[in-house]
Order: sequence, then structure tokens, then C-alpha cells
Amino acid sequence: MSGEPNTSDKERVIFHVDLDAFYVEAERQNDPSLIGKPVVIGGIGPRGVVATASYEARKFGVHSAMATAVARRLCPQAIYLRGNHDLYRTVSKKFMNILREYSPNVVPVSVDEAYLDMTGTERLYGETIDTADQIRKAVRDQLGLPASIGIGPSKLVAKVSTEHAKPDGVFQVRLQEAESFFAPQPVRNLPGIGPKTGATLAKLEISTLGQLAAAPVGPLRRALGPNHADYVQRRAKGIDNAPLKERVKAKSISAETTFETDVSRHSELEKVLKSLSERVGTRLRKSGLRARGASIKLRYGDFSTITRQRTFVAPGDGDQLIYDTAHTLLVTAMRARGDAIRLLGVSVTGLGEQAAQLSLLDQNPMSDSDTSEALDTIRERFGSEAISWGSV
DNA sequence: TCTGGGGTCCTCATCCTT
DNA sequence: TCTGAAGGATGAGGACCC
Repeated sequence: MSGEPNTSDKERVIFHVDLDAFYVEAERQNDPSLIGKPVVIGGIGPRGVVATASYEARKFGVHSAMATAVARRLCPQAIYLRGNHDLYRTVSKKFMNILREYSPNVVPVSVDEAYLDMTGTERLYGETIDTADQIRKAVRDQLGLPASIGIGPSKLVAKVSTEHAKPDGVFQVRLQEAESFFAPQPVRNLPGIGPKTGATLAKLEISTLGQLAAAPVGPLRRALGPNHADYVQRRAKGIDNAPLKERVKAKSISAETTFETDVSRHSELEKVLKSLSERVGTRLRKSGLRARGASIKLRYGDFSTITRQRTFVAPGDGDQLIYDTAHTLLVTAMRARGDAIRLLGVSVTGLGEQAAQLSLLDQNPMSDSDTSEALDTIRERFGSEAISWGSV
């Protein structure tokens, strides 16, 4: 491989394990009558999008991120399900536990995929490819789910290899093969190159990773900015020294909702804002964190999106603090542009584990945080709908 | 054709402090 | 006291991923 010397890659054997059409397969475990039929999971309302489609539905052109309305036109005979995220989380935990039997260093990246550092395990399990097959067999035997595994000297190469392993297979790319393996592939196959960067590269007549790797630096930097240009060009050569480590803590928590029809009535927006603030607040307290600020997200009918954020006077985790801040931001934003709103979101940012402090300003015997915790307890015992603010 | 929800990271502009 | 540079904090938006 040309480019920079990469000594650390030489010793590494990274597995990227990905469950095929995970949501669909998990639903099929629950309801075997779905086996063999086209199944589409995602938002089933007028503004929903597809989260996952079974391979039977994909034959009709249905794919993830497609508007459900379009999917229904392409494949009206498919079974459309909203999805059961509690089920997926439960299955995902079992999946990760199986992987942990094979490596102490397992890094989950989402419910259905994880990286494993398998460096030096050959003596324990034998040939790398055989180990991958053992893992796939264990996942199938214990959970009934098909898994694909990409193997490479880095997370990046393993991840791209997985696409060649699907469905239900194994694909390995060794260090010395990485650059030639990448070269003929379309730029969009590289994680980190999305529709926008792809279009920018197309304007420079760059369509493959080989062309990107060999592209002159000047025009590339002008088009993408120096940092991003250098980053994607290194990765196009298969260079990735990123260590395998788990993300420690969340940096933000958010909740958002898209209305079935655009909304401009203040009272309705306030009601939804309150409910979103509660959802975010509940999750914030559950994680034992406090936030330094809050932000709102507004998407208008023409799909233009704005965000507005504000820092709290002091870090906090109470529903009222989140709502009051979000409400101020909403009122200010609506004064500037009063158009009907398609999507409303609330998030808290700057999360940290600050110990609860008694603020000098806090004169109330029952603080916002205390009230919110009391509400959490009631919701936990009697359900999320059991109690709410009067306005909601 | 019509685009969800929950995240992360990056860039750029502006403001404030030193 | 004024001015400008540097750097951090904050705010806004874009791009991307699953």
C-alpha cells in the first residue's frame, strides 16, 4: 500500500459485524408468518420514511430513507410495520453478549452492528475466516438472525468489506490489498462521503476512490476545505489509524416530531414543546447528567431548517428549565418568521456529571429538578401518559 | 417522489475577554 | 483611555451516519 507508513495497522485484525435487515429479521423471529414476504419497517404515517426493508421488498426498489408513500407505490403488497424498538434493544443486547464471548474489545456502533478487535486470536480460534463463520453461526443458532462480517486491518476497511460480505457472508481485505480493493469503488461507498460531498466530487470528475486517492490536492482542498479534503483522501487510500474504543458518554439528548400537517397555532406548538421537553428531561435525569444549555429545531413547510440555542444560567436537568428556555427560543424564532412548522425538536447540550448544587438563586423548597424527579417516578410506575403538565 | 428520529462532528461567524 | 490581536465561548448551520 502506498501513502503513509502505517505500522499499527500491521498487527490489527478488525471485524465489523452487521446484522442483515435487522429490524425485519427481529420482527420475523417474533412473527414467523412474515418470513419470505416483503416487509417494510418505518414511519407508516403520511410523512414517514422507510427504516429497513426486507430483501423481498428491496427487489421492488424499496430502500431505507425512502418516503413510505413512495414505497407503497412501488410495493403495495408489502407488510408495513411501525417497528418495535424495545424488541430491537433487547435482541441487540443478546447480540453484543455473543460477540463479547469472542473478544474483550467489542465496540457497538448501533443496535445492529459492532466492531471487534480480533488481533492475536488466531491461536485461540484458528483461521480468521473460520472464526468469523463461528460467530455468524453462533448468532444464527442463538438468535435466528443472519449476520455479515467484514474483516480488515482497520475499522474503515472492515466496514467497507462488510458491504461485500452481504447478505449473510464474510469478506476479508488484508492490509496490502486495501488500496487496490478501494480503488475501483464509487466514492459514495466510503463512510463519510454522503450526497453533498459526492456531488462536489462529481463536479471535479471524481467518481471512484482510486481517482479520489490520486486527485491533485489543490482543487480538492478548495472544493471541500483543507481538513475534509485531507481526511477523505487519506481514507480513499484505505488509511485509517483510528483506535477501537467505545464512546464514553452522550454529548446531547434530543427529541423531535414531524407533524402530519404543518402547524402555526402557538397553543399547539407550546403543547408539543412541553411534551418534547419532558421527554428530553426524563432521559437526561435517567442518565444522571445535567445540561449546560438547550436548543430548538424548526423545520418549515419548504424544508428549510433552523436551530436556536441558549446556555442556561447554571447547569440543570429540570423539565421546566428546558421548557422555559425552549419556549423563549421558539417565541423569538416565530417573531422573526411566523410560517407554519413541519417539525419541532428540543435538545439539551453540554452534558456533564455535575453534582447537584444548591443554587443561591434557588429559593424554592421544591426545585424544578425535584418536581421533575417526582414526575419521573409517577411515570415509571403508571406509564408515561399518567401525569403531565396542565398545558399538555 | 418527497423526504423520520436520534445522534456526532465540523466549520464559520460573532462576541467577549485578556 | 483607546486600539488591535489572539483565543475561547457561544451560536448557527451543514453534512453525515444508522
